[in-house]
Amino acid sequence: MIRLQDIADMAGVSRTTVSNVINGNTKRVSQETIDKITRILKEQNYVPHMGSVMLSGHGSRIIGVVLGFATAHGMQSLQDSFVGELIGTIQTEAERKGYFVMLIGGEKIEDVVDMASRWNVEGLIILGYDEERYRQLSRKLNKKMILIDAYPEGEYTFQNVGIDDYSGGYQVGEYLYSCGYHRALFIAETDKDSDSRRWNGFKQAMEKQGGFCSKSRLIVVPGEKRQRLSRYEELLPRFLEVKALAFSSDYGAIEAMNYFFDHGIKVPDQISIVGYDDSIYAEFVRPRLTTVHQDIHQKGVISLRRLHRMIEGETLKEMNIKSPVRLIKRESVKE
Amino acid sequence: MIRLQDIADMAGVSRTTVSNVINGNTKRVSQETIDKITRILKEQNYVPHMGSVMLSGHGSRIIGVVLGFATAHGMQSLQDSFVGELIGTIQTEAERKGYFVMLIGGEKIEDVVDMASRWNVEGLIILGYDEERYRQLSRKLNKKMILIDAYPEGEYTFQNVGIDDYSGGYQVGEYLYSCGYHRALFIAETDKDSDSRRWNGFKQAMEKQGGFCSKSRLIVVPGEKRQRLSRYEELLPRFLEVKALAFSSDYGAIEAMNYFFDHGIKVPDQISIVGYDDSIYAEFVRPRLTTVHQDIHQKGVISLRRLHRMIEGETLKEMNIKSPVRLIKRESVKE
DNA sequence: CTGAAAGCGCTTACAG
DNA sequence: CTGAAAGCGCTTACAG
Repeated sequence: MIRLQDIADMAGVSRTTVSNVINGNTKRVSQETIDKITRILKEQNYVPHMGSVMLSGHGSRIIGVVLGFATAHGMQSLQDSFVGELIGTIQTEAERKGYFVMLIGGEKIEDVVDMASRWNVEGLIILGYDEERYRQLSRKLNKKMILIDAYPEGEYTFQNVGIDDYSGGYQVGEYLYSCGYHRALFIAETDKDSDSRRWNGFKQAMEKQGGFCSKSRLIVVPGEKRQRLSRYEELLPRFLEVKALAFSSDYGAIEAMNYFFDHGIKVPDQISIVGYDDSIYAEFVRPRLTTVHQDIHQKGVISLRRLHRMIEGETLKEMNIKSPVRLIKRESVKE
Repeated sequence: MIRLQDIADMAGVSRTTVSNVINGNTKRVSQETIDKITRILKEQNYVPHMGSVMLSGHGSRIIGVVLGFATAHGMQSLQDSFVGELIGTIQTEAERKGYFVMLIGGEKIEDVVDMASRWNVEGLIILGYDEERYRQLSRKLNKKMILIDAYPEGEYTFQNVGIDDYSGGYQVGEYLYSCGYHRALFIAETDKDSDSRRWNGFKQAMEKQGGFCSKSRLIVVPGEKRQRLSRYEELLPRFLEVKALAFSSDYGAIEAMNYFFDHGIKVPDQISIVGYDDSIYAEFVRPRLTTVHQDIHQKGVISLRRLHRMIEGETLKEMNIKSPVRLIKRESVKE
């Protein structure tokens, strides 16, 4: 491997001078020298050894991307098509800004602390952490951090890049109401985090136009598939009566569509369905799923840009950036 | 940050000794000293600065994961749910073996060379490269490399971890034949790489049992969706006659299923369909798609294990590892 | 069994 | 405008 010294020798100058032109401390170097060194640098395809660079006071320019998903089902959540896209975007943007991205398994807090200190990481982008895990981490590690899609109990006390759940829910509610489904139900697996915000948007939209939207229209279904399906069985009469269901995820919506299909119930003729996420398979089902689209690419770009600003020393005012969201009308709602 | 010197001071020994116990050169250190140092190391939560480690002769223990997909559609291919899972597995396995994974954008060969030298990467796992790009890269960069799912023109001249395309195609052919579809067609977008191997397996299986399987039963359809669909229109009579179609991807299979659905043709009653990949949405469509499953997790584990062995200096005999594959029978084939 | 010292490849404050 | 030298935090061959 070719070293700074080698370049210096070829140019007939000292390491100092070469280093100066590389780092742009070029005020006190003659143009002639600059040109000569620049040419040699290029010819020789010189790249600095990052070990030395790190050691001599410069930052590592490494950004750690923490993969903090529950590994209960063996990294299950990484299969979400959105993870691949997000990571790809982050990598591209990082490279563009001169950063390097290192992947960190986030299951054990200690491992994250270990890797981040070992490599003197400049910042962290964290996927799949909740507020509690963030707290634990930030107690042990003093780094710039951006979370993706995290939800605090109260105010945002950390930098987050998420999506506008409320608005998505609102758009769904508004749309269903305008189609005449004044008593549509909202179905989710929890009443927290994204689910509660989406439900709130939905509720507000309904109330804006039609008066009270009772809490009983939020249906929290079991997380376990078998139980969930048997819940659907109980609820079927009510479903058929209200004629429209808004789900808090595409997964749930498609599962339900299939459930109805398997029971001979026609979507959207007998029941209209809306999803949330616009996952890659939303267009693959029949009828095509009406759902809320989020711009994952933009999310990646934003999180990187903001982390960059934090690393540069800026203090960001806004704590939570909501990337916008829009309803995609397809075929699963009868208008 | 706490340094080796600090630990040495606390223990009342020299840096050398501390370094020795950290690196397990412990033959000539008293048990007492070892214990004391170990305790302090743990108490202080010491982690070495990787810059120094790299600089003082040790490897970086970084593995570069090259994201080499065509970015034509803006990193499109990263959305494949398989990429997320693969990367997750690689990261987990790497961590388990004491490696760090750095993401590298693979679009420009020069960038890969740059990053890999800068960080003195110990090995590369490369996604989305073909033989040509691999050649270009290996001409400029002398590192251990493993490709994922690459196909050479002739013999394998590089380390590859792929899937057993032939066997998957064979299983499909065998199954369709056994169901009585002796004249089933094979549909792909190319006649190269994975497509040609899958087709060959399919063909062999048909011939094993039923005599000649003419090349005309491989249908190469256009890559552009509109054209592809209009091709299906032309081919419809033939489809209805042979009654079974094996696709080289789930994407293609599902698209075709939807096409048939939209034209009132019943799957599997009028046409049976088989996919390839067992993507996440294969179970989400109705009828559920019969397809060939591959074990992505295992692929990740294998590629890391093999790269590790290469880094350790071993010369691997086998050039191409085919991870096994099995047909999943669901509902899209009428038996 | 333990430690002083050289060396890895860079940057930077300082002297000239 | 340019360079000698110190220093970053480690490892390792070697001396004791």
